[in-house]
Amino acid sequence: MIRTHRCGELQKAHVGQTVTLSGWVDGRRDHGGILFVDLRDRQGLTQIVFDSEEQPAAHQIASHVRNEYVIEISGTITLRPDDSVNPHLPTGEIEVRATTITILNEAKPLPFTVEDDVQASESIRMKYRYLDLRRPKMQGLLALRSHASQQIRNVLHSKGFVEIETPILTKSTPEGARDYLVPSRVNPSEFFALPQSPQLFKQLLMVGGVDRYFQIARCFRDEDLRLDRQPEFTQIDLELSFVEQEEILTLTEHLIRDVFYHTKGIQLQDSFPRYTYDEVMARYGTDKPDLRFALPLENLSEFSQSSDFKVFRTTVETGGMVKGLVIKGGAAFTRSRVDHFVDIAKDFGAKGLAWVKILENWKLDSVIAKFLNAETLQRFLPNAEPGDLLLCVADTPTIVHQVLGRLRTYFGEELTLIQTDNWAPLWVLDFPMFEYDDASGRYISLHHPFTSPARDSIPLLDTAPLNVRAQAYDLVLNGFELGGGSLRIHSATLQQHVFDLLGIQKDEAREKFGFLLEALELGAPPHGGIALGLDRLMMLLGKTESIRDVIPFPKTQKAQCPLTEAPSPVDPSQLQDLFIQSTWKSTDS
RNA sequence: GGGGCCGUCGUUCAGCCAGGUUAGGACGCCAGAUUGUCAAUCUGGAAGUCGCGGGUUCAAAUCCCGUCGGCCCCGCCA
Repeated sequence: MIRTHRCGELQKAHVGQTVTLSGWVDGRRDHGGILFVDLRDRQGLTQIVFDSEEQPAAHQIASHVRNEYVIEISGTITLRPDDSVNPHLPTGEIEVRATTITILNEAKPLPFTVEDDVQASESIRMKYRYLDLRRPKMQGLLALRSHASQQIRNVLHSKGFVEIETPILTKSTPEGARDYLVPSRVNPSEFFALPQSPQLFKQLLMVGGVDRYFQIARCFRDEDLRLDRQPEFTQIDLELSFVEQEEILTLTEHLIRDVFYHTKGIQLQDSFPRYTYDEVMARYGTDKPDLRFALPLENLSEFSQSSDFKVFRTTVETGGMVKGLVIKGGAAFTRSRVDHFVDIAKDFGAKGLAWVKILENWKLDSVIAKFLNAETLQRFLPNAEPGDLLLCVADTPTIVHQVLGRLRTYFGEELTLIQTDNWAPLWVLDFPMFEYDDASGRYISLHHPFTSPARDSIPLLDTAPLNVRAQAYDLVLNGFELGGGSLRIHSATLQQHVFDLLGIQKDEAREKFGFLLEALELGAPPHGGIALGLDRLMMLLGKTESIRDVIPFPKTQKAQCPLTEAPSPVDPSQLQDLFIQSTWKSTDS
């Protein structure tokens, strides 16, 4: 019997029982005749007492024990003396007086100590991730993710969804992210791709009459990493037939609310605020705003048209715009601090950043004050008051939104405007169907090529593609894109039409997506769905610094596994089997 | 592909700006002491290719150039 109980579950009620516990030595305090060991397992800590007079043999063995040794002990649970109770420990009222101890495994001194407030850097933690995972905090995050997955399955099963696995070895598709490729041994010079998402398969499942599908699906994208992006990640992927947008939004809200409530007891609002793409861009300069703080972009284009400041006026006259941020209390900032903001704005892509300090009685302090009419300005800035700082960018709408959107985020953090215990989910709706890509000189999908245009904008496909709205939606939480989806095209004709617009040649469409077009011709129901990033969801729910904290074995920014050191060279014979030869020439040869 | 921050005993940091002792502290580790600790304590000890390569210099952890690695960001991510 290696154990009868778990450390961490032992309470006053167990006093008098004889127990066997196994776990890791979390700490050791040797007082000579008496020796304390904190024994740790996933559940928690229990103090073990070794007394040299009561149990000299056990005490003798215990004196050789070191941190992270794996041991098994037996003994009796006793109440601690009154003055030795540890109120910081759930098991602090009791201890186990050991009669026997077995060392199950020794451990060399560790590269870093296993404790929640780790001193070790992330790279050393990652190299010894299995030690890092012993920390209660990491155990908690693993358990949280498990609970969330269970909850997701519960909710979706109760709503009639069928959980289905789709292929990992699949077909490379044009557009989208770079594929991870897998060579086929039996088909020389041909390759599978790892799925960027199960998109096409879930649509085919709808054609297959599955009606409601979900999968907690691993996805792969060979793109550069970020704090919220890993090359392999997990999506909560779902698809429904005979469905409209409203049903998907409501269902998703239900799912997210349930996960928050049942894993962390957090009550999110009944329905999430909805904004159009145009609204969030205009108001926050980004399609994934963090609504835990206000700080909206103020439109000063109309004001600028009538102003004497030439830069503002001509920008607006030539199709640009002027927008600003009102920083509460910012008039008190030093000149050097304001200059720093100007530098940051330039880093973000602005040509310049105009600043205006609003003083007592709306007296303006600014190098451009003489061009500005304070009374008029006040009318356009109902939220501004004396003591505030106005920061303006005049440029094309794209630049203005990009710069102010990023400045807004910067100030949210810099001025600690973010209410960090708050949750701010929102929907972004009515995305444009296409954007124009200057590099390739053609239209590209904002979402993906299978997204259905809104019914009333179908006529615009040929006349004004950029004005076509997609039936697509993104779920945003605290400034992160949690997921997105759309109603799909279920007509082969319309799908072909969209491929044409995207410049995908007929034969290419046939070759890459022929199976989809054919399926759409054979009785495809109207359908749509959504995919939510499980890793990002867990990062937010777990309040962690990065997505890596909720992935047990994440990759570094160079997309390598610091623990196994994958990827790595392979034996030439393996390449031979696959008919593959590297063209790589190292730069020093 | 580009910008930024970082790299010094096992770990984490100081030292670098302004070059010059035996590169220092904390935690950990090792040995001894210690019968109520829980960040135990006390005494003693070991432990460093200052990421790597080159340059400047009488002399480089320190200055310069390059390079590798980690992180953040831009590009990229239908």
